[in-house]
Amino acid sequence: MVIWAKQESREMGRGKVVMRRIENTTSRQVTFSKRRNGLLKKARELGTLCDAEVGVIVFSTTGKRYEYATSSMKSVIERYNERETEKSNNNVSQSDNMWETEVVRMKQQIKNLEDNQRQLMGEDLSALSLKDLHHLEKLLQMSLCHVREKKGSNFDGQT
Amino acid sequence: MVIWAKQESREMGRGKVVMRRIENTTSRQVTFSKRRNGLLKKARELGTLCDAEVGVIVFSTTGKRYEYATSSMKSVIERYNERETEKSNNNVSQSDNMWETEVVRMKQQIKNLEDNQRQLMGEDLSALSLKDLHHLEKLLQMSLCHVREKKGSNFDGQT
DNA sequence: AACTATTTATAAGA
DNA sequence: TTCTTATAAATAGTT
Repeated sequence: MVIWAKQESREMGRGKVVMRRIENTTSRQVTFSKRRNGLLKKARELGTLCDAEVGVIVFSTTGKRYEYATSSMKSVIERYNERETEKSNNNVSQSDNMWETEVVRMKQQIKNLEDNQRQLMGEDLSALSLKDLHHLEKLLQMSLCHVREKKGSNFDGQT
Repeated sequence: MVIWAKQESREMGRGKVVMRRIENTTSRQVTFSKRRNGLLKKARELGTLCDAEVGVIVFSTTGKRYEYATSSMKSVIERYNERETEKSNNNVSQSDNMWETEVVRMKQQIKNLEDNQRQLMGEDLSALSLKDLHHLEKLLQMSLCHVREKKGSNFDGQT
C-alpha cells in the first residue's frame, strides 16, 4: 500500500496495471487493439443512448488511424472549430473549464508522485503504519539488490 | 432475456437498456454525464498505456462541448486532416494556448517523476553510469536506515 | 450524490 | 490471433 496506494493505477481482468506506458511491445499492441475497440464501442453507445454528437480519433504508435463519429468526422470537427472561435468572446469558456480540470488532475498526480518519491527516499515516514514500513523496507531491499546486481554485471572490476 | 433477445440491447448495472435514444430527459442526462466521464477516462488510459495519440469530442444534446486529447486537439485534428483532405487554418485562443503550455510542462514533470521513481525501485537502470549506480546505492541504503529507525522507534515490541 | 446489484471490459493464459 | 476465464471496472436503477 505504501508505494502504489496513491498512484493512479488500475486492476482489471486478471492482472494489475500501472497507469503508464506498457513497455513490452507485444502486450502494448494487444492492449491497444482491445482498448481501442472498447473506446469506439463506448463512443457509439454514448451517441446512440444520449443523442450526442461524438467523434473519436486514435493514432497507433505505428501511425495507423482509427476513428468513430456519430454523424461524420468532418461535421464534428467543423462544429468543434466553430466553438473554438466563438468562445474567445466569452470570458470563461467550457474549454477553459476542461483545461482546468485536467490541470487539477495532473497536479494531484504530481503530488502523489512526489509523496511516493519522498517515501522511497526515507523521508516523511510519519504517516505510515508498521505494515507500510515493512512493505517499504522489503521494496528498498529489492531495489538495492537490483542496483548491486547491475553494478556487478556491467562494471566488473571497475570499482 | 426473452424480450430483448433479438434486439440490440445491453444489460448493465441493475437494469436492461435497449440500444436506442433514452426518451426520459432526466435519465438521458444522467446517463450522458456518467458515460461521458467513462469515455474520456478510457481515452486517457488508451493514450497512456499504449502511447497512442487520442482525441475525443462530445457534444451534448444541449450543445455543450466536452473533449479530451493526449497532446492537443489541434494537433490531433491536424494529423487527421493531413491524411483526409487539405487542412484549413483553425485558430486557437490565447487562453487555450496558456492552458496547453501548462499541461505540456506538467506532462514533462510527471515523466521525470516517473523515471525517478522507477530508478528508486531498481527498475530501468540501463541508462545509469557506474557513478550514478553508486549514488543510487548510497541513497537507498540511507533510505533503508531511515525506515528501520522508524520501525524501531515507533513500533517497539509490536513486531 | 451515494449505493449496489449486475453486467461489461479486459489482463493473462491457452 | 482468437478464445477462455478470473477479476476489476463501469454503470442502471434506486435511495
